[in-house]
Amino acid sequence: MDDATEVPEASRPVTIHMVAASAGVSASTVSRALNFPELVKPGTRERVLETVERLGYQPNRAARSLALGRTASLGLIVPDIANPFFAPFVKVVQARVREANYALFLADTDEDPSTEVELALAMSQQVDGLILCSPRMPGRKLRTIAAKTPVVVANRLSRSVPSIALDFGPGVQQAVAHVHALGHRRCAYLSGPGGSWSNRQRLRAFTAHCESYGIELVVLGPYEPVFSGGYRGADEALAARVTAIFAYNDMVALGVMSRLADRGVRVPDEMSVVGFDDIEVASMTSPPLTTVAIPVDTVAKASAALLLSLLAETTPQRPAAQELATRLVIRNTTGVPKEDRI
Amino acid sequence: MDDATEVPEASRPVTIHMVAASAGVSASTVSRALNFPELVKPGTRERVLETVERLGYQPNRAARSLALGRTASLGLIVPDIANPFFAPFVKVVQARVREANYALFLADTDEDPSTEVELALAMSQQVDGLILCSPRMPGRKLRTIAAKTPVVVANRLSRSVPSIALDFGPGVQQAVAHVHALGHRRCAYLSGPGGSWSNRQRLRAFTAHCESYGIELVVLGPYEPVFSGGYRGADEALAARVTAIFAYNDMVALGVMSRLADRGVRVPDEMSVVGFDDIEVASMTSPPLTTVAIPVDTVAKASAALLLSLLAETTPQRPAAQELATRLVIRNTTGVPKEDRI
DNA sequence: CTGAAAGCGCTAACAT
DNA sequence: ATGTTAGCGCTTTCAG
Repeated sequence: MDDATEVPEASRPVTIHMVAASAGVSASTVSRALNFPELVKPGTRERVLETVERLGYQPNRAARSLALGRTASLGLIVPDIANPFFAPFVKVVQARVREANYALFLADTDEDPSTEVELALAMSQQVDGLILCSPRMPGRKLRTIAAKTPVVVANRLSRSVPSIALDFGPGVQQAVAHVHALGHRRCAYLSGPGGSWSNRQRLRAFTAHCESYGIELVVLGPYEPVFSGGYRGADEALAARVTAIFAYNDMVALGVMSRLADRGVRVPDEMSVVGFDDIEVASMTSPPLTTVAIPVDTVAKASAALLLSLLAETTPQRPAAQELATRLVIRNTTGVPKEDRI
Repeated sequence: MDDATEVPEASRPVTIHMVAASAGVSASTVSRALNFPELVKPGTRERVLETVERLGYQPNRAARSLALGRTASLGLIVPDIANPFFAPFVKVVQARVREANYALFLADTDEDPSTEVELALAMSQQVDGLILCSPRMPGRKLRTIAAKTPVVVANRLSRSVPSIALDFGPGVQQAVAHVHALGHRRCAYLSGPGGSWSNRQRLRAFTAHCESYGIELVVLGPYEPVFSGGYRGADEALAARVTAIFAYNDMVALGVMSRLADRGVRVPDEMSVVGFDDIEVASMTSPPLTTVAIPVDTVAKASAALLLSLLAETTPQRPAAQELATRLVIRNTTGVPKEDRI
């Protein structure tokens, strides 16, 4: 427990006029000394800054926003902060945005598209720009919001709004090739949320690559993209007599593994499991999970950078397509299928 | 990909005066119709609101803040957003704050106390109140910040600043009793960050209860409170010839288990492991982790509620001590020690 | 190089 | 019940 020395009561915050008075100059000079130091004579500037320091002056953001017409804050809207896939995204965006001297508003939609729209609309008026992470709202709504404030969409491709999206192709191709090489010929894809762009893309990629490798793909679900979603998925995959499971994401894969363990099905001996995302815990389970890794940090950085460059009206610095490619991380949940189960 | 129908260009945002003009009233009437509907005649009110709707008027927050002297936003500062212990905290706080019609600024200190101070200071001027989650800054700094804006401290006890802290006693007592009942007599505590209030409290509780149960406690560390911190911890605990390990938190416990598995030490047969926090993944590992559960959601809700009541100047609604108690969740990483290892 | 004055959009006395 | 006015704290022409 910290000690409890008395501390001065909060007094009225010091304004630019107090500084001006105390430094014997006008408010404009203080403003200039702070924002355009080169415009004020070194002597005066020094005196002003010293006074600012002494009085502990901090410009009132609201007043500044009002005068400037910009808020110096950005907004980030994610489906679920506590989701281990989004948390690192939030962290990286926050860091980037902060570096550029913006504050960050955060909101969580609880995976609900209409909440998403509502929050985005509400935020659009109090920020200089918005990052929508994996938005589920219809394209029309997206455009409505983009019309009110600069918007960047992450993890979804949009023609009308600047977006940073992943290329699932490479990772999925590698996953399918890997599983094919091990000898699997009948696999299941455990679908995620029907409305989600990610799910559609992943499903499409798995379908295409399985076809070209001559793997029979059984599409199951949709399942909730969470741990418990994997329970049902595991049971249904077992019933479908596949030898390998591609899960919509790692959480589902973890649920699958847990359920398989409960049912006494050994991974990878009796069933191979491939996750998606490569969230932190994927490498911490036993056995560690084979999964299609997504460069979240890259996506997050790129999203922040894109929004920032939009605001600065500099040429958007888009990442090379290659950086946004997914790739397979082979760990221990994939193996050669047991003959007797084929 | 969403379709790309043309959308009207962003025009200058509509102000209260435009609404006033269009509705044939004064700006004050519009303001009143919006903020104190009962003060304006039903007919006028209706006309105004209809105009507001038609024009899509949204009050400028900066202007409102400036006039009102309040920002309608709160700030939350956490050590690490991506940490599975803090992420749910952020989520719950966000939800609560939002319910009360506040927006939430989020910042991440990257576990650094001086960044923490810096962020808190910067935020203090643009929010109506601040929640500091598990702050590491010295008490003196805490008071400096509390002098500038209402502050609530979570996961740490403070005499000078309103705080919501946990009672580690019950959970630790149960953990020690549990392990004692299984027959363990020599255990290790893997310490977390030296400066952290949580670590001090946990260590103190383990020391006290082990003493009273006649368990010899070997204190190791400190270790980084992350997965890899558990690697070293596992090795050192093994070297110390203990039969059970109390980890500072679940991440460390997971690291311990991973390392033990690598070294071929079976859990719980050859080593029992007890975590702390009960983060989501604790129940997803195999074997599932025995751990001291913390009611994070309760702490988060309570913190938000406390700050909100401070701002509303209502009587703070503090949670009953009992709600903030920790408790042991027994899963499968604790068992009877093998004689030959004692 | 510096000061005076106007204005950002809104609210809240104060009139009427 | 509604309009007028002043002012929140800052920036920014515009003068000098």
